[in-house]
Amino acid sequence: MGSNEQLPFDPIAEARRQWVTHGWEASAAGMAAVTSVVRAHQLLVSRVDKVLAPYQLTFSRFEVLMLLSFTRRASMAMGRMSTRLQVAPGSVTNAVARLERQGLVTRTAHPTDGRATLAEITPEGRRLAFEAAAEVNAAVFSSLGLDGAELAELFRLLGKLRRQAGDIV
Amino acid sequence: MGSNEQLPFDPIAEARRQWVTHGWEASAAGMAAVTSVVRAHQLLVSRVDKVLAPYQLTFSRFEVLMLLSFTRRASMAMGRMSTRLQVAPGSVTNAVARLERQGLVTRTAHPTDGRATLAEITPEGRRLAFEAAAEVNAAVFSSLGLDGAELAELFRLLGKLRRQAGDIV
DNA sequence: GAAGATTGAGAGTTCAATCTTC
DNA sequence: GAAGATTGAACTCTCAATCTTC
Repeated sequence: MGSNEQLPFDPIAEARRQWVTHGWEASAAGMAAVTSVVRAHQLLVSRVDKVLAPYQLTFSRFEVLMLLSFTRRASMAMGRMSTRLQVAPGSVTNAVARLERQGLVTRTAHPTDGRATLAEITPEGRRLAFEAAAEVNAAVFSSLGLDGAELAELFRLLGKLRRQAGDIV
Repeated sequence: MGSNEQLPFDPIAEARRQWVTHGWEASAAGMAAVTSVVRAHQLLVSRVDKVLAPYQLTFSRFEVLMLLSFTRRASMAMGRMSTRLQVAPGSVTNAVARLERQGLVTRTAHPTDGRATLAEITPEGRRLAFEAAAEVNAAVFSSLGLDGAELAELFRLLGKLRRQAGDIV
């Protein structure tokens, strides 16, 4: 997760100062916000991955598994997973291929559309998914150090950001 | 940047609903916040990378270049860059190697410590850095769709998150 | 011709191992 | 022995190209 050394100051606050110094005060707050998102992402994914490592899972594959475990028929077309997880089709292919090798998912042909492939979670995959989810919930999601109001506000602000980027309708 | 299809609903809000349905309401808000950070990261990095593509730069290399352009002597030891940018030493080596091939940075031996390597920005690197920064500021940092108060709050919340994760003192 | 999925190329990341120098 | 840097292995991601099926 990057260098472990502890700096006596926040590198992002320092970068913002530099931005202002160079006459870019109009974008300094935006730069600091974006850089904070990048860094928070790095920290959070790292924490989740550490929790999932004993299960031989990564955040990406965990997301695939959870998505499948939530579907009524325990299966979903690859393309739909790509849309729902908002990642490139190749990423889903890769994740599902690995999960299949681990015996947590199987791939079957779509019953009516010969072009499509269905990914289906196995009983073992379902078992592992819920076990891992409980751990991730306890170790990360429910212990972020922000209270309910703060989490809601963070979700709202990032939602607005995503909306502005055309991500959500 | 992942699948381009527009869903009629927010996949993250949907995931949160599923979390609650499965009895995990205590971690639902945290899960939604973390997933939002992941998605926002993906969108923002993609936007910045698009702006930087004409300059043959990526966000990672851009950050290296900006850091060097801010230093008094226009140079910095590899290890220090790793700490400041908060990425693994190998990432810095990789980025600097590419920047060197592009003629934007040069590597020289540390004057007093034989183990260390100094990266120094070239005049061309400096020129490009500022030109690219102006574009990124205009196209991304100053047009995130959040007002000043919202950006400040986002920065504060992510700062608290980073602090809780032991990232900042 | 378009849609769904896969594959390969190119970038970036981290961690562990290695080499050199302190 | 520890610190600084590099290298290689293993992952993930995206995009473009390709193949099959609609």
